[in-house]
Order: sequence, then structure tokens, then C-alpha cells
Amino acid sequence: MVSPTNHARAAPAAADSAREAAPAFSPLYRQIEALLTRSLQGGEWRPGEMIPSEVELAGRFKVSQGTVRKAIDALADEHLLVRRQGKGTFVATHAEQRVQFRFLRLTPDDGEEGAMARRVVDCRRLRAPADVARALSLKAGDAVVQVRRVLSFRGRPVVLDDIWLPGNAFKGLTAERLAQYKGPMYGLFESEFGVRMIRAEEKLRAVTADAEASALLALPLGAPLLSVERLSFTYGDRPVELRRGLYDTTAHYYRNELS
Amino acid sequence: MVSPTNHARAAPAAADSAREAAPAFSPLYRQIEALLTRSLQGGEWRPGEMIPSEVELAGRFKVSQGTVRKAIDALADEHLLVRRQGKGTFVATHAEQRVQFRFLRLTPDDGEEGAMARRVVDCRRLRAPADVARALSLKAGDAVVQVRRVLSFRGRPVVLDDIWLPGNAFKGLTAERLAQYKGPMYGLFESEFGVRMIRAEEKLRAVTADAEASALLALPLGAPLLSVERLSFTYGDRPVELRRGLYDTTAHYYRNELS
DNA sequence: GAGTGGTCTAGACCACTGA
DNA sequence: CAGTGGTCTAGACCACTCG
Repeated sequence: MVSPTNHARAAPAAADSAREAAPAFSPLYRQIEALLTRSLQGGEWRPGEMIPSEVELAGRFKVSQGTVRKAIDALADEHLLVRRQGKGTFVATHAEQRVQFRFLRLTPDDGEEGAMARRVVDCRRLRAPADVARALSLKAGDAVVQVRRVLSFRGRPVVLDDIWLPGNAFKGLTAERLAQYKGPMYGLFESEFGVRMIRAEEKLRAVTADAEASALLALPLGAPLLSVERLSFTYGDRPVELRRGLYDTTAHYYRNELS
Repeated sequence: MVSPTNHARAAPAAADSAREAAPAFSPLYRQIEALLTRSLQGGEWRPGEMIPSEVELAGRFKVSQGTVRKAIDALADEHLLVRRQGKGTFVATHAEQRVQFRFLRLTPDDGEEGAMARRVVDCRRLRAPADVARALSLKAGDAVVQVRRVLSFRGRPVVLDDIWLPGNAFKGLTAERLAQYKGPMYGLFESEFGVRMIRAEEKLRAVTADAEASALLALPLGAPLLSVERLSFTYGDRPVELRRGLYDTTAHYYRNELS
């Protein structure tokens, strides 16, 4: 095995072309991590599938098992992979009940679980408004899909979401497809459009309900609402979803963990 | 050093005495982690101080450096320790500028940094109301310190906080002490009262300003406010602070990271 | 240069899963 | 049982900080 520092490694068809200006120092396990990420991104292993065992990968990359392990650890921390002792390491997927509530942080005051019912109010293609285009790194006027939907808990509307997606990557997304699909929306994005949400940033504010919101959420005009603007990213930190949500927090709260 | 599982290890003076009823299995590095946590909690090393080097700890605990390393890694992930290559490993402290914004997640829309100015409105000792007592695991009627304060940004009030602390641990906390102290409040708690905040849980909602809030934040009655209820924990997951904040989010937002 | 954390290896063995 | 991830060791060497 070659040295880890700035130089070419013995990866399969490693292109030692990459002539970077010696950024700082990149340990071997980071390079392995990058290789694994590329394989994930390229779809070599699909969500839910098992990736090769640590020893096999160690052989393939010509490094020790411990180094592969450290790379996988990092990816597992980012929720890109899931380790299961005795079974193997798997590509993470949004199609699991377990992960449902990783992104929706709204909890009913009484702690009951009960999933939310979805209703798609609207789904159309249009040209991206300036602010949406900027957020999604599109050119102003590029096509986007806009989805408007309402989430209800025990028959009561609680969340009004407006969602914008790049029209390019989400051709063929219709209200029907959305309505038919069981399970979390990000599961659909993943299986039908090959877009996997990795992480997201949210900006929260308190606002008051306008006419539209008060109608759709069955609240008086001017009622306080929690505004949640979410920008979601895929591999390579590319933004692929902008979401503006209005949450009725009279019987729910947004939970957060500071650490 | 005792054995990791329920069995004998190859460590030098391994005591194969430990006859536990096989709880689950606790690896060696977890035990080391627990020992280190105890030392931190017991004040063997104070905030900001350097702890012994990895090799020294390895010697002390009669394990390999790698095992100590893994334990320290875990504590560093929890922000209890801070590693500094070439220098050593240090006990984390709130008295650093770096960490200021780990707990206050309010950001001005224009991204400017500028610290917030504090004004202590009130600081009194009283008997804990039922809900406060419950949150802090106190008996109803136990003494608590209540602090009310306002944070301002560029001369404009933005945050109104009500803070409750166990009276027992915070004897001698007065408005003067609070006003005099430079730096983050949690730095004061740490250096003056030996209480270190480790993590916190927050519950967010949208509410409207009542008379008090509108007066103190210079807002019209009924203005939408972000309500943030925070419960903070020290070592051993003991709750030691309840905080109810009202944030004016007209020019600021609460940022959050989903991952 | 001495001392610290950070990387990497090779190998042994343990814990867990499922056929 | 074989195969997977999980733990632990001992030792070598690298990167960083500071006197």
C-alpha cells in the first residue's frame, strides 16, 4: 500500500491525474470514503442493498480492514450507510418506517404516534420564480414542479407545504403518482426519480395565517403559524428541494435537540 | 482493567472475577469512556484544562492506546472533550467564543454576526411552580431562581427569556453577577457554580405576543413570536435549566440542520 | 527535538445472524 | 456452521505545536 498523503493511490483504475494544489492532507480513509460515496452516487449499490463486506472492500482497495472500517463509519454517521452486525452494511433508504420522522420534526403534544394523512392540493409545472431558482441553483425561468399539500393528524389539518423541485429531475411527477404512493415522499423521490435526500437546512420563523393558509388549515385569519423553510441536498451538497411549510402548533410542537 | 465482555481478557492483570448476569455486553472502550466521564463529572480535570495524554491514560487503565482513543473520540463527539492535534485533549468549556452559538440558533437575516446585548430585567428566588418543578425533577415548592432577560441586536430587543434554575445549585446568583459577567451565561454557570450544560432539548411553537411580551420586545400586541422552550442537561442527563424564550423573527430566523 | 494527537497495518478473537 | 460486523492489541510512522 502506498502512503496516504498527497499522491496517487493504488485504487483499481486510479487516475493519478488529479493534480490538486495539495489542499492540506487527505488521509487514506477519506479517499476510501470518497470512492464509496462515488459508488453510491453512481448507483453501483442501490438503496436498501447490501454493499460488499469490509474485508472484500479492503482487498479491492488494497488497504487494511481498519481503514475501510473508518471510512464506512463516517458514511454511517452521515446516514448514507447502515451497519447491521452479523448481516452486513446496507445503503440507507427513506423507504423505512424507522427513518420516517428524521425530517418531519413535528410531534403531537400528547406524544401519540399516528402517522399523518396526506392530501395533495395541487401539482403543476411552471417556470421557477427568482427566489426559488436561486435556492435550487437553477437559472431563472427554468422549469420546476410545484406541489402543494396538506398533512392532517386525526382529521385535523396541521401542515401546509409548498414544495419546489427541479423540473428536469422530476419529469413525470403528478398528483396521481403522489397520491398513490404509500410511505414517505422521500421514498418516492428515491425509488422513482433516483434522487436521495441526504441532509437539509431549515429556517424557522413565526408568522400569521393569510387567507390561503387559514382556509386550508381551517384556522382564523391571523392565527400564529410556524413557518419552516427547508432546503434539501443530495450527494455532493447539491440542493434539490425547496419547501415552505406552515405548521399549526396549537396541538403540536417542533422538537429539536441541541448538542 | 476488567474484561470487556463477561469473560477474561488478555490484558496484563485481567481479573476474571467479574461475574455479571450478562447485561448485554459492554466493550472495553465504553468502560473507559465511563471512567473518563466520572473524572470529568468529579472535577478531576476542570473546563479548559488539558487531560493526560492518550498513552498515559492507556498506561493508567492498562489498555492499548487505540482503546483509549476510541473512548475519547466518543466524548469528543458529545462535545465533552476537545482534541487539538499537537497540543493535547482538553475539557470543553462554554467560555469560548467558538461555542457561543451552539445553543442560541437565532441568526439575523443579513448574516451579520454582531453579538447580542443582554439586559437582565429580573432575578428572584421563589418556590417552583408545578410545571417548572416537574421539568427540573424538583419537588413542588422547592426553591428556584428565576431570571428574566432581554437580548437585543443593534439596539432592538429580539429575545425575551425566562429562565428557571434549581435554587440549591445556584445560591448567590443575582442580577448583578449576571450583569457584570462577560461572555455567555453558560460560561458563568460553569465557572461560578460548577454546572456544565451538556445538551438540551427544545420545543418550538408559534404564538402571539401578550401584553408583557409586546412591551418588553417593543412589538404590537398579538404579533407572532417564536416560542422556544428549552430543557438543558448536565452530566448524567440531569435537567438543570428550564428556559422559555420568545423570539421576534421579523429580522431573524432560527436555523436548524437536519441530518 | 520532544511531545501530542492522527493514521495505518496485520492479526487475533468476540458477538451476532441466518442457513 | 460460515460469514458478517465489532473489539482489541502492539507497533510503526506521520502531522502538528511549541520551546
